[in-house]
Amino acid sequence: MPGNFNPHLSVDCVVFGFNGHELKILLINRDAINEQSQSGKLKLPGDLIISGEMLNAAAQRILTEFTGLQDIYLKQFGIFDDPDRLAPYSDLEWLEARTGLKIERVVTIAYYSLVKIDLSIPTDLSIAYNARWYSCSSVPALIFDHNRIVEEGLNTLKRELLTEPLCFKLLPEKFTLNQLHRLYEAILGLSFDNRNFRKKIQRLPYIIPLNERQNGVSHKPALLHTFSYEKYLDLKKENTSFIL
Amino acid sequence: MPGNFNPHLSVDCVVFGFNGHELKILLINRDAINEQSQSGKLKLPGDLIISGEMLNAAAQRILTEFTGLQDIYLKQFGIFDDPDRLAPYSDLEWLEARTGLKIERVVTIAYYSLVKIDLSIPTDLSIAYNARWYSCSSVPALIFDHNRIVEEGLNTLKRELLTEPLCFKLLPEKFTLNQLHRLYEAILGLSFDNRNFRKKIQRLPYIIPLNERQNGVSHKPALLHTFSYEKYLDLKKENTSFIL
DNA sequence: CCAAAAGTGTTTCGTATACACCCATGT
DNA sequence: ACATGGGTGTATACGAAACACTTTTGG
Repeated sequence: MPGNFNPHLSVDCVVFGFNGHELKILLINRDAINEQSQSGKLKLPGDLIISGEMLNAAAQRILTEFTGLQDIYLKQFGIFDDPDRLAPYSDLEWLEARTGLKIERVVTIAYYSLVKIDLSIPTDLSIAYNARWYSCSSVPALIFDHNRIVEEGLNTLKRELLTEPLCFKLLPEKFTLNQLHRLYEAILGLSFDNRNFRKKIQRLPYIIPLNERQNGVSHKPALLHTFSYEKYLDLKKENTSFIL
Repeated sequence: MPGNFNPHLSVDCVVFGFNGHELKILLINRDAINEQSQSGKLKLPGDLIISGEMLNAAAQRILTEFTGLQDIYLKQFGIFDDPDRLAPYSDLEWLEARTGLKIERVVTIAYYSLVKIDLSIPTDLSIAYNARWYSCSSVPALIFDHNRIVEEGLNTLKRELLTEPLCFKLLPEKFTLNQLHRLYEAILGLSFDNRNFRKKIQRLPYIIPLNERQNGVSHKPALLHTFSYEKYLDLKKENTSFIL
C-alpha cells in the first residue's frame, strides 16, 4: 500500500466486462486472503486517494492493480456523500484498522469502467483479494453503499451506451455482429430483431468487416469485424446538428 | 457565514437562466462590495461545504442565498480536482483570508442549475456580491478554473436538454411555443424550422395549450402553453424501449 | 445427417425535412 | 397603414419495425 492517504476522499470502481453472453462486474473480498479476519464480505475495487493524487489517477491505479491492464476506459458517474454512508454496516472499524487513520467522513467518487475480459490477467492484488467476475443480473450483497453504486453505475452505462461507442471497449478487438447484438441485449435488457440489428450496424462506416472468420466453433463461423475510432470521429464531425 | 467549513470540498454552481432571447449565467463578484479590496474579479456562486453537509444541500444553500428561490433544479456534472487548480491565479491567498483556514487542496463539485429568471429576487448576498446575469455567449474572465467549469456545464446542459425535459425549468410557468423555440436555438446554437418545430411540440401530450394568450405585446398575441410533469411521466412509463 | 448459429429481403408505416404565405394586434 | 411576431399545410425521403427461411460448419 503506497503513500499517505487523503482520508476525506475515495474512489470506487464499477468494473464491467462481457463474456460473450452476459454482462459481468468485478468484485473483490473485503479482506486479503492471508489475513485471519476472513469475512467473505464483498466490495467494489476502490481505495482512499493518495494525498495530491488526481481522482482519475487513483481510479486507474486501482484498476491496474486488479486487472493488470493499463489505459482502461473510465468514467466518473456519481458522488456518494451521505455522512453516514459508512455507518450502517459497522465496517467502519475495519476501514480504520486497515488504513490506520481516524475516519470521519469519506466522500467517494464513483467510476464505471469497461474492460475486455479476455485481456485481463491475474495480479498480486486480484489474487490476494480473490477478485472475481459476478453476473450483473444477480449482484451479491456488498458492504457500505456499494450495491447502490453498482445500480447507478449500471443505469449510467445503459444511458451512455445509446449515444457513445462504448460497446467496443467490452468486446475483443475482432468481434462478430452477433456478439455485439448479444452485448446490447445483455446491457439494455431488451431484445432486438437480428436482421434489423445487422442492417443498422452494417450501415455504419466505422464498423469494418475483416477478411477473417471465427475458428474452432462447431457451426458456421461468423465474419469478424472491427471498430475504427478514426472513422467514427470523421462521421461525428460532419454531424454537427442533432435532434429536436 | 455559517458554521465550520470542511476545507477539502467545495461546490460551485453554474446557474443558467433564459430571458426569452438569450441564455444567461449568474456570476458574482469575488469580494463583497463593502470590503476595501474591491477587485472587480468575477466567479461562480460557490462555497466550501460545511462539515457534515451533503453536497446537494450545500449547492441548494448557495442558490437560495443568491436567488432567493427554494427547490431549484440542480445537477452535479463534474469534479474539478487538479491539485493546482487554485494556484494559477494567486487568488488562493484571498480564499485563505476569507475562510481563515489554511487551504491545501480543494476538490470542487460542480453543479449546473436552471432557474426561472422572472422568479428570482434580490437577496442580501446577491446585492453584497453584485450578482448579475451575463450572456452565455460571452462569459467574462473568471477566477480559478471557473471558465472551464462554465464550459463543461454548458456542454452538459446541451447534451441533457436533448433527452430530458429541462427546458421548462428555464421558462415561465406559462410560455409560448416561440419562447420554447428560441430557448432551444439559444442553448444548442442551431436553428430549427418554425413549422416543423411547432408540429413536433404540439404532438407531445405533456405540452398543454391553455385558453389564454399573451397580453401587452404589440403584435398578434401568442397562445400560452404549460408543461405537465404528470403526463410526461405517464408517457415515459409506456416507452420502456429505446433506440438501437 | 443433425445440431447450432450465421446470414439474408421486402413491405409497411411513421417521422423528419423542406418550403412560403396570411393573420392579429398595437402604434 | 404598417411593423412585428404568430400561426399554418403539403409533398418527399428516409429510417424503423415486422416478419421466416436457407446456409455453413463441426461433430
